[in-house]
This record gives sequence, C-alpha cells and structure tokens, in this order.
Amino acid sequence: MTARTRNPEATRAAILDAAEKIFLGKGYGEASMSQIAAQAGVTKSLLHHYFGSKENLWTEVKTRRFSIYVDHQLAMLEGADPDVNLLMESMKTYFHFLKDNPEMVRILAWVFLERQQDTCMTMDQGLMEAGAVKVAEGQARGEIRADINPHFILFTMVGIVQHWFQDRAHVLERFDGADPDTVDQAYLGDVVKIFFEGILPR
Amino acid sequence: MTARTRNPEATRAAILDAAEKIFLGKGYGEASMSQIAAQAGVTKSLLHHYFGSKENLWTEVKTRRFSIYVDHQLAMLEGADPDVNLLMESMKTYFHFLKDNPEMVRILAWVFLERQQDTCMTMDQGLMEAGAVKVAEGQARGEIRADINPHFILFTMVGIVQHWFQDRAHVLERFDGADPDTVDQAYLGDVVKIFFEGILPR
DNA sequence: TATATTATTAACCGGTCGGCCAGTTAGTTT
DNA sequence: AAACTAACTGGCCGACCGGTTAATAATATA
Repeated sequence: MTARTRNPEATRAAILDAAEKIFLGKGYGEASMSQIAAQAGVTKSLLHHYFGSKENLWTEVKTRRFSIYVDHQLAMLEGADPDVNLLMESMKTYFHFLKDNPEMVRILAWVFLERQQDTCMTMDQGLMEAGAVKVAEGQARGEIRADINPHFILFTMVGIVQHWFQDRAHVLERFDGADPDTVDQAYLGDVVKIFFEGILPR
Repeated sequence: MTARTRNPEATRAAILDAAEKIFLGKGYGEASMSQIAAQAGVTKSLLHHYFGSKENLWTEVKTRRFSIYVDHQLAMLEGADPDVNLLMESMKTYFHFLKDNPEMVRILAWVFLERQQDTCMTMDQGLMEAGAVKVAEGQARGEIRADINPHFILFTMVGIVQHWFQDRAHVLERFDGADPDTVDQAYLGDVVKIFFEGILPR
C-alpha cells in the first residue's frame, strides 16, 4: 500500500484542522490542548512536538485561514478594473466568499477581540491599502465620486458585507419560514442598491 | 458615618464592574474568578454567593451592558420622527455612543461568537424591529426610498457604524500622525454622505 | 544492515481553575 | 438581649490545565 503507517504532513494538517475547529468554536481561552488532540485523534504531546505551544498553534491556525482570505481578496482586486461595475462585482464576490467561509467571519471577530498587532492585522492592512488604490483609480477616472476618502469607500463596502454575516441572526428571525439563502440574496440586492447609489459621482 | 461597614448593593456592583473589566479584557475563557475577586477587592467565595457561578456572572455582565445599550437606542428611536434628517441624527448619535462605549462593541462581538440564543440576542432583535418600523414610516411618507426592505436599511446603518469601531485599527495606521478623533469624524462625514445619498427616494 | 532521525506515546509535573464548606461577623427582627 | 438572617472569609477539593520527559516504533540515511 502507498498509505504509510506514518504521515507527518497529514498528521500536521489533521492537528491544524482540529485546532481550527476547536479554537474557532470556543475561542483560545476556553479551548484546551487535550480537546484538540482528541479531535485530531492524536496525543497531546504531538501537538507540542509539531507546534511548540498552544499559542503558536493558535497563531498558525489564524495565519493559515487568513492567508487564504488575503489571497482570495487580492485575486479579486487583481481581476477588477477600477470602474463601478467591477467594484460591484467585487462586493458580490466578497459576499459569497464569506457566505461559503463562515470560519473567516469568526476569525475576524477573534482577531478584533485580541486586539494585538499581529500578522493577521498586518496582512489585512496591506489588503486595505491595495483596495484603496483601486478605488482611487476609479475616482480619478470619474467613475466613483471623488469627494470621499477611498479608504472609507472600501471600508464601508467590506463592513456592509462582514456585518451581515456577523449579525444576520438578529434579522433572520423576522423572516422566519423564509429560506436563509433567499434572505441573503435579498439583503445583497438591497445593499448593493444603497451602496452604489451612494458612491456614484455627483 | 453614613458609610456602613457592609453594603451589599455596592459590593454587588463592585463585583459586576470588576467582572466586566476582566471579562471584556481577556474574554470569558481566560478570565478567572480569582482575578475578578482580586479586582473587586473581595473574596472569591463572595462572587459565588452573589452570582452562583462564573457563567451566571458573565451573563449578568452582558445583560447589564446590553440593557444600557438597548435603553439608549430605544430612546434614540423614540425621539426620532421618521424623516431622513432625523435618521441621520440617529446614525450620528449611535456613532458617538459606540465611540464613548467601546465595551459595547466588544460585547457585541462576544455575543456573536458565543452564538447562543440568549437574552442579549432577544433584546437586540426587539430593537431591530422597533427601528425597522420607524424606517417603514419614513418610507410611507416618501422620505426614504421604498424599494428597499426597511430592516436592511436599518441593519446597514448600524453595520456601517459598528464595523468602524471593530476594524478601524486596520485603517488608522494609514493615517498615522493624524489624531484618531479627526479620523473618526472624517469617516462619519464620508459615510453619512454615502449612506444617505443611497437611501434617498428615486 | 547498522545508524541516525523523527514521529509517536504514556506517564507525569506543578500550578491553577471553579466551586464548596464550615465558620465568623454584622445587621435585623422580635 | 436572644434569635435569626445575610454578608463575608479562609481553606480546601478534585479536575483539568499546558507543558515536559523518557522511552518506543517507524522511517530515512549510510
């Protein structure tokens, strides 16, 4: 068989997966190494063998997810010419990305609560800057109103989407019976109307 | 002296204050009853005497803050006639409220992450509903565009403000040197432009 | 095949955790 | 002033925490 009795890389990945599940579920403080080990099907010692400490493990979990996030976002910016329609496309893409990756929304919240200037924060700042440049280009072309700071335009767009997945539970009950996916779609449609009407040149 | 040697209500409040500080600082999991007791200047046993368990204490901390929040928001809605200008006023009021009560932003994040259908969630849903009614009134009067679900209008407004205080750290660095208060003000100004242009009748 | 390396485990460490209990002290009631 | 209730304390408990260590089993290397 090609299946080895030992497979370090797979083990490492299994630990990371388990750690992500536990950490994102209960947060760093309430998660325990034993739980993670059990979830991964290995011994606690092995976590230390691969990652050294609980904190290191948490850091790796965060950066792994965050890298996927940043890559996705940068690709999105790359593909987007800076006119309004493609900014709208970006917003929709971002919306569906968060819808498909709810862990990301949780990580963002945890990172906020830890309020430390870590790698994730730095990555996100770089992303923000890259996006703002694109928006500024759109403004220079006259496709986006220029009397608003490009950083704020981007920030608002991101916020409108992020906030939905963070707090939609508070709204969903008002639409009970309705299919959540339908409500998601309705929100996206309405919010696109508001936002893009608001950033039109005038 | 009027100062009693014992003052249960004051003690209770002191414990709640201490608990809020510790809980919001490090989160439920990493906070410890001993730390809270030390911070409050009482014995650990007393925390159990008043609140029964760590979890109960945490719940009380949350609901206390959340009540203040809800009261403030309801008062804001009460005072507001449902025309656009007063909705704008509400947005600004909300902005300054979160600016003055950063603990609130953290609590909101915790409530999201714990994702349990608790009192806070219920309170917030009631708030959401009350706000949506006001927006709907504005729409009926023709002061707010009627082709958008009133819940989404309110939700977006709240989100734009909340998200700022959750993630502004990522932006602030790009304005380094600048006074944070000035940046806050600049954001509020710009975002008001976007949002209210976006919800105008058309 | 001998040897070094690394993946893996079980047992264990000191320390802290949340919670409990027995007792004391301060106010209240009668 | 006696009896009762509630505030408050110190000390203790078993459980679990993150981390270490010493040994073993599998693999890579020579």
